Amino acid sequence: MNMELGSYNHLDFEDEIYKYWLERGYFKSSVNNSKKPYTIVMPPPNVTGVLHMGHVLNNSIQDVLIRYYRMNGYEACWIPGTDHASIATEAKVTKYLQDKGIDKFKIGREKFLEYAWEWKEKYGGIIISQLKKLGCSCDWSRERFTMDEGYYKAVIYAFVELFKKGYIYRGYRLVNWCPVSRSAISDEEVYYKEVEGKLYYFLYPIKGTKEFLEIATTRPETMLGDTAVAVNPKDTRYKKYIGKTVVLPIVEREIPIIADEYVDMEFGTGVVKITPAHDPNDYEIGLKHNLEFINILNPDATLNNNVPEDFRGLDRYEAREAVVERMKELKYLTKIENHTHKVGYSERGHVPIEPYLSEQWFLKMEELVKPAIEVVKSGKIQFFPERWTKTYFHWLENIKDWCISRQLWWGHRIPVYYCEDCGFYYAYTEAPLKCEKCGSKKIKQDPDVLDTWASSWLWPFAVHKWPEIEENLKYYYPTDTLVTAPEIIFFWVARMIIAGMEFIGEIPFKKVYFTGTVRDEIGRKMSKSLGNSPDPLDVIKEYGADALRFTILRLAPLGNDIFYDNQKCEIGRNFANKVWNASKFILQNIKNIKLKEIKEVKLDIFDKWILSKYSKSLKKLREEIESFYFNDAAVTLYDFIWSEFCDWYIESSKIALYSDNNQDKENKASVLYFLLVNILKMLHPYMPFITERIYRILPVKETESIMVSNFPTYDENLVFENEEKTVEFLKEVIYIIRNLRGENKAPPATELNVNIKLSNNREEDLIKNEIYLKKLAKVKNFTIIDEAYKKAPMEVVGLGNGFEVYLILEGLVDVEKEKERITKEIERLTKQIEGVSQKLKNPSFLEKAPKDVIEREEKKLENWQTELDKLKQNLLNLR
RNA sequence: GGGCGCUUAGCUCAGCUGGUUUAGAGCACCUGCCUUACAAGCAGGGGGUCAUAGGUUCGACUCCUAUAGCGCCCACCA
Repeated sequence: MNMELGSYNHLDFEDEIYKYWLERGYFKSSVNNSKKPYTIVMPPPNVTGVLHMGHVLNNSIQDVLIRYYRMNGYEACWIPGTDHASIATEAKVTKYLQDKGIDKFKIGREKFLEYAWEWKEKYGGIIISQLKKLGCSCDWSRERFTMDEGYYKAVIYAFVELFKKGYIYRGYRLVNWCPVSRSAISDEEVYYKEVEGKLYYFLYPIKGTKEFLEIATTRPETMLGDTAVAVNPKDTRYKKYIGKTVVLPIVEREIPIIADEYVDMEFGTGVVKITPAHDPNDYEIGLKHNLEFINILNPDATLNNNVPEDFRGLDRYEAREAVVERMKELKYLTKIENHTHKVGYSERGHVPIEPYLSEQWFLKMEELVKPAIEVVKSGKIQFFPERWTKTYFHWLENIKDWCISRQLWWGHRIPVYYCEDCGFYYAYTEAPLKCEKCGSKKIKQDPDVLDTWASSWLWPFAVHKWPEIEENLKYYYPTDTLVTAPEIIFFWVARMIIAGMEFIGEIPFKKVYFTGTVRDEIGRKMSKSLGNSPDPLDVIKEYGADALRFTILRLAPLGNDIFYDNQKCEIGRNFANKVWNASKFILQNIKNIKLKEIKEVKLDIFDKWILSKYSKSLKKLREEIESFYFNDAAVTLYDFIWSEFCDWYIESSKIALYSDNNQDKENKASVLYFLLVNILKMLHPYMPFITERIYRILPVKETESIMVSNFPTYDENLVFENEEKTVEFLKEVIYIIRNLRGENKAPPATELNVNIKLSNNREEDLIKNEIYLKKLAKVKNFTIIDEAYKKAPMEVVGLGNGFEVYLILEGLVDVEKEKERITKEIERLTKQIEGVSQKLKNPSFLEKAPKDVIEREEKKLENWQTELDKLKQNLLNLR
């Protein structure tokens, strides 16, 4: 490693530094009872996943926390892994095979799984290697996969336990069916899209009369499965028909006219066709009125043999047209209206789902949910932002049983075994050799697999050797903070809490941080399908991982969405560059100088000022990180390092560094070095690479790597209130001189003379520290005067808090410009004075406002009044 | 249909429990500087009736109500 710093280029060292950390094993954690653990389990990304901006945000936050607590003496452990993502992966592998001309259903389960594992080994887990580029300090030796051997055992064990308790049951139910994956999906996997559809009006002839009932439907093809027609019992128009029957056109089936409150008299014609097997509402009505359930669909959403021959085998949309066409021929079609409505789509297949009757496994939720509600209500688990608890409670309090079976192959196969002879079935962790009821050896396992979330809900403890209760589980569980997206509050967060309470009897995490959504510059969610998400790896290449991390955290207020575009990474990159150059400056200037402990240094006023600022920033930073205000923490770092340390302290330090006084040099270098070391540490959780790179070439340090150094702690002895105020005063004087100089376009290199009139007893401060004034404001000489000069136009005036500055410009004054400037100032002041005096004239203000507020206002008025007089005077002097 | 959130400079956002903030920052813009850490920089500057209308209060960007626009989440309307 080069011991000199050249110019900043992240490509020179980021990869190398990461390798160094890995070699040294700094990410590894082990049970250490002399330390408190700090644990995070990474929300496992899908094996099929590719890193996107959401992961960057999420994992940057986790890494900040882990690095911060590691440096604070905790046994920090970040457990990574990937999710097998049953349905998503199966879809991907199916597509992959299709492209090779292989039909999944032809090759069968065994062969398919072989291909799937092959595919997983080859393409899965890319995302994990990408996280390394971001600098994530995960304990990679603990990496898990939700279908690895041990995890598989945990999932099966959990299922069997729940089965034994009677929480798992089989039911012939209406489920959301995805015709592409040919599987049931959960309610949470359905998303709704507004669709321009049509509302078709059909006539159904009433049996034994010449009359008709007119119904309206958006899905005409389902009429082939109708088993009733319903009206509202209160509807006077139709009362007389209740109990009669209609003859279902095309099918020629005789079906009853029933009455049910559910029917909205206002909508359509007030008559509803009832298809219990293909609509959730109709299903309920079907149960209530004991109707026939006729399933008309095959798993791929073509029509089955329960419909008239002409329609068999048609796709559902072909069937729709065919039905409409036939109804038209029969003169039963009265009209077609445009109708926008919401249609449920499969999150996996991206086609409309079909409500479909099928045999599925369900998990009873009613009992399981109770402790999960309790631990959040009592505050044992805290949500950040807190408002998400509302969503959480709403879902849990209205929970429905969870359909946990999927008609897929990639996943954990349901461990229920059936006897083909006597029909007995039960769940076992190991396949039984014979039926425990009849002894038959003809046993077969249930073909379905479990919903992915029925495995990932065990994540916080299944990453250890659970169900074995061993050392690691005892030490690391519960974890500290879960960092995740609010979109999966039901899918995952709630269910992990349920599982933790059920299986371990203890919460899985103490705090949940919900990140915002990363959006593009026009507010759209970044997604692969929209193609609006930049590839983080490209961004890292261009700007550096440090820059990306810092930028995204800078932009992410607690739980709010962030609008990202690559250009914003300049914030982080420029800041990194600044840190780099400041470090370079310090390292160059401490060479051959004997460094002292900060306690041994004779501190001057700027030293005390910066140490004070440093201490306060440090305190603030710690509070912000610990309470998850990551963007505020980024601002704290940025402002302290750039605006105070670099802009003022380093600049002021040059006076001593470039002087001939060795004592001064030693002192200054020692303070600079002290601050450099601590600044690098403070910054390390946000910008791990650059801080490590610089740390490694530091001449004096406590540890080899910054990763395992101690995070600085707040030290009261480094706070100097008085000196802080004095320097703020000096800064103001300097600032005003610079301002006057700039406004009057005085050449920057020219040293000017200044007269200063004080009304704040700071004469001594000014004289004692004149060197700073002279160097930082390029002042040749200054004179403290008792009375304002009246030598304009050679002078311009600037007003500060308790002082006036007269810059002597000797012919450089642009009189007209200066007049303009002062006039503007006068206007501004006049307005302010008006405001305050109005306030002070208000009797109720004087009566009711607290004394200190009134005093403050009076003081304000007084000051402004004097300033105004000065300005008016000066304006007169200008001619 | 319910619930939640947002609306502050051209853009992206700070401003948490009402009066020390003359409403701040970064980017963009204007002026002057290649000053031996940094032009990915330095020193200055301009720019906002804090979405709208009411209300509470001595006092509101900050609290309350209504309205508008935007965005999420939940809900079975054929």
